[in-house]
Amino acid sequence: MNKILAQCPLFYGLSPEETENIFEGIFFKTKEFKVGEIIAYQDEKVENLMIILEGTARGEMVDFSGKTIVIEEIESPRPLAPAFIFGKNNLFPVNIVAQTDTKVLKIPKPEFVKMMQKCDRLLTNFMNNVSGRAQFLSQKLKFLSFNSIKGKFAFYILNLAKSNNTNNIILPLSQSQLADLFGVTRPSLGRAIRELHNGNIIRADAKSIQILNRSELYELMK
Amino acid sequence: MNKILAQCPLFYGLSPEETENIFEGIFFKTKEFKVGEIIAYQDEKVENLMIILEGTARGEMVDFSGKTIVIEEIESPRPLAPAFIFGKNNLFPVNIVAQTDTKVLKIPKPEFVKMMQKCDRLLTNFMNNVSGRAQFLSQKLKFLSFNSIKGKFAFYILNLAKSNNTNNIILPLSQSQLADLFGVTRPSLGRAIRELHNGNIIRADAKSIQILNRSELYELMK
DNA sequence: GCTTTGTTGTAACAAATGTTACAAAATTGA
DNA sequence: TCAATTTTGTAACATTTGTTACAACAAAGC
Repeated sequence: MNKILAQCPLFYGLSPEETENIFEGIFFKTKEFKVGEIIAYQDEKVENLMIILEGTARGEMVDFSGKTIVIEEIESPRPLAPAFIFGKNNLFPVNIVAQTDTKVLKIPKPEFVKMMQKCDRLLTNFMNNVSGRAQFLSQKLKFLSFNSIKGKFAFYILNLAKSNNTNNIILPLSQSQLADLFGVTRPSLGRAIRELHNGNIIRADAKSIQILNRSELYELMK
Repeated sequence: MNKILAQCPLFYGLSPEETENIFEGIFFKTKEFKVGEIIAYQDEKVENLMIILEGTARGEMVDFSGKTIVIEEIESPRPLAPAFIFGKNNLFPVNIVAQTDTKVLKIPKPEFVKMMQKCDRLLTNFMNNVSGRAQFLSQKLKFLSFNSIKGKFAFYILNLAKSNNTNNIILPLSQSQLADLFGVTRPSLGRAIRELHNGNIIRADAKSIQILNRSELYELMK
C-alpha cells in the first residue's frame, strides 16, 4: 500500500518508511467496490478521507432531473473530494461511482488530523491540495467575471504578454480552443478579435497578435 | 492580543491560556500600517499568515454574480487571504489596503505549521476556513454555470421548493434584490419570470410563485 | 386620510452574443 | 506534390439581455 501511496499527492516527498510510520497507531480500513457501485453519495456527510488505491472512479453530477453528467475522472492513487472533508458544508458535492473495480482507503477524519499533526509534510501536502483547489476556483471565477468576450480576450493576451514581456504574442491555441476556454462560440470570438483589430487596439493576423493600445485593453476588463 | 485572537475564526474554541500555549516558542511579529498604506501587494508571494489585530483593510473581490467587483472589507480580527498561504500559486490575489490605521500579526508559514501541529483545534479551524472558501467558490461557480436568467431562476426556486418540500414558494427577496444576486438587471429578471408564467411553467403573482411544470424548469438549467 | 417611497409590470429600442452557413487559407499526411 | 483536414474570416439572422422610461400598485409613516 505504501508504494501506491507514494504516488498520491498527499504523500509526496515521503519515503515508504516515513509513510509506514505515519500510519502507526492509526485506525483505517480499505473497502472494495465493483464497477458501477456508488462509492459515495451526493450530499452524504464526508466523515473520512478516502483515497483510491486501485481502479478509477468518476464524479457524477446528478442534476435535478436525475439525468447524470460525468464531470471528472479520479484515478488511483488520488483522494476523493479533499476540499469537502472540512468546512461548514462538508457534504460530497457529487455522486462518486466506481468506473472499474476499485479499492478505497478510508481514514476517519479525526485519525487523519492526528496523522497531519505527526507529519508536517503530510500537513502541508494536504493544505497545498485544498488551497490549490480554492485558488483554481478563484481564478476561474475571476475569469468569468469579465463579462464581455473582449474583456476575456484582453485579460488573456495581457497575461501572455506579461509572461513574455513583449507586445507581440503568438496565440498558443486555435480560436476554437480559445472559444471553448472562454465558454463562447468560435465565430463570436472571431468577431471580437476582428473588432479589436479594426479599432486599432490590436493588430491580429491569424495566430499572431500585436498589442497596440494597452490602456484600451485594460478598459475592456472592467 | 490573546483576547483579540479569541474572536478570530482560526482561534475559535480556544481559551486565552491555550492560545498563550500555542504561541510558546513561536516566532512572530506585529506590524502597523497607516490609512491608505498597502498591507500586501497583488501577486506578492504569501510567506506569512497575516491576521488583522486592529483596524480594517479592504481588498477587491468578485461578488456572488461574478460580474461586479466589490470591495470586501476585512475587519479585525480576521486572517488575510488564508486560502493563499499554501498551494501552488500562493500569491496575494488582490492588493490589500489599510482602510484605517491597522495592526497586523505576521506569523511565518513554517511557524504556523508548527502551531497547527501543536493544536488540533487550530488545525481544524484553519482547514474549515480554507475548505469553506473552496466550497463557497464551488457553489458560486455552479451557479454561474447556468447561463440564462431563466436557468438561474429555475435553480433558485427549485432549491427553495426542495427545502420547503412544496410547489408553492414565497420569494424571500424583492425582484431587485434577486436581480442583484443573479447579476442581471431587474427588468430582465422581471421579463424572464413573466415569460415562464406565460409559458405555463410557473404561476407568478408578485412574490408568490407556484411551480406548474418541473421538468421544464430542469430543462432550463442545462 | 394623504404623501412618500419602494416594488412590480411592461414597452421600445440597443447591444452583445449565439446560430448557421459557406468560402478562403493554412496545415498535415500520404 | 496533392488531396484531405483543420483553421480562420465573414455574413445574415435569431435570441438574449441590457437600457431607459413610465405607469400601476402597495407599504409605511405622518
